[in-house]
Amino acid sequence: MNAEPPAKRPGGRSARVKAAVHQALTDLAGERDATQLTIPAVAERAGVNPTTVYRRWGTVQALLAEVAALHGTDVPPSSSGDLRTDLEAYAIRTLADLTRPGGIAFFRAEVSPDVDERRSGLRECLQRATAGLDVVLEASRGRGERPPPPERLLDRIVAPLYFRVVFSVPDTGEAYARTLVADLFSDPS
Amino acid sequence: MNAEPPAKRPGGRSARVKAAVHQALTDLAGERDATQLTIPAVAERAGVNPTTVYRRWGTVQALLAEVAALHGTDVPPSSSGDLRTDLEAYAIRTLADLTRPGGIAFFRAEVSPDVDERRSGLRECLQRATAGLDVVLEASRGRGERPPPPERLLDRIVAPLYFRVVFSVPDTGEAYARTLVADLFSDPS
DNA sequence: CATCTAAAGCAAGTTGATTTGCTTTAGTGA
DNA sequence: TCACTAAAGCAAATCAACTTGCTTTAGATG
Repeated sequence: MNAEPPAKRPGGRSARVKAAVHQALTDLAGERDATQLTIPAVAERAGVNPTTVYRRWGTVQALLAEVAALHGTDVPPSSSGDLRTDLEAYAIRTLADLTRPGGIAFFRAEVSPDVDERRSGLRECLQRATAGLDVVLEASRGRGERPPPPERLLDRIVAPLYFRVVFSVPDTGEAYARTLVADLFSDPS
Repeated sequence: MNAEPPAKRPGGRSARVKAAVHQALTDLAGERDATQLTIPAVAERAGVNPTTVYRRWGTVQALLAEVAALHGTDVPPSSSGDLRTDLEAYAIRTLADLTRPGGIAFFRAEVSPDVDERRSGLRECLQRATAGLDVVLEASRGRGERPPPPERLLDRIVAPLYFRVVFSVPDTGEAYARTLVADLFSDPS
């Protein structure tokens, strides 16, 4: 979460505004529901003029997209040398991401835009979600192993996590995340 | 899709209005994006005064919820006598439901409401999604079999379908739905 | 330090959804 | 057939997000 020093010149005014707005958005996404996540609200919380936000970002969606894109840029691969361990860590990290205060809001932001933008936005969102997975798989391949294809991992790990978080299914925690990986490894196909 | 005779007195005026509004909503959900799915728009399409819609339903969400709740009331179980066949049919039906013109809009409607309502709305939505599954499992049990628990089927069949539809993953068709069921059956755990 | 400029702030406007008070109409029941 | 009532229609007012033209300011450049 590098909200403080985000851009080129850390001290510039725009940089400060940007940071304040990002922070305000993140906060509000966690506390308010989606319909109240409006530009005036974000601007007020950030102590910034609404016009500024309108001119720089235009829509709440764009803002959410930008913040989402920034988020997770700092996660280090941290490969443990064991595929299963890496996958468990990945699953747990993904789950934590989704269940953090405003986590779902960012997901929603990608699902809601109009059809034109949805394609690209979703692709990007999926890309980000998969990025950590690719690192894990690449490391595995580097070890000379033949890990499962990414689509399989999406189906077996990522999809169930998203589904259960979105539908607030009880008992969706670390233990469950581990179970998903375990099931995968006990499965010969 | 029983849009024509929905309520107690089929000929009543309110019943007619209700049907028209439901139909209009379904149509618009299919053609327009979410941000343009507004009460005035629905009212105009239905040939009804916006005020009426405001007073009867209040919000687009409530309307979507009502229509979603009605939808699928008419699906007959149609058990084939074989679990795998039934599950394939269920998976394909679910996929069709999700990919039909406005399918995602209804899903979104459940995910977006404010936190208070979300719980109950989602529970209901999940219930509906699972209803068909329960029928299939019940039939299986009636045959003296021991089918997998429902959570497992959610993880292995429903979740991947939702995920891939939401993220517009290519090649998400009947063949894929069948693959999900096949994977499940080739898996001993 | 003087100047230049991109971005922020401000103050009206504009737009479109939502509300409200009242009238009209279509079904119901005596 | 004639009141009676719940819901629909209408018109005007409200409210909030968004836009726009202009001014101000902070940081960059010489």
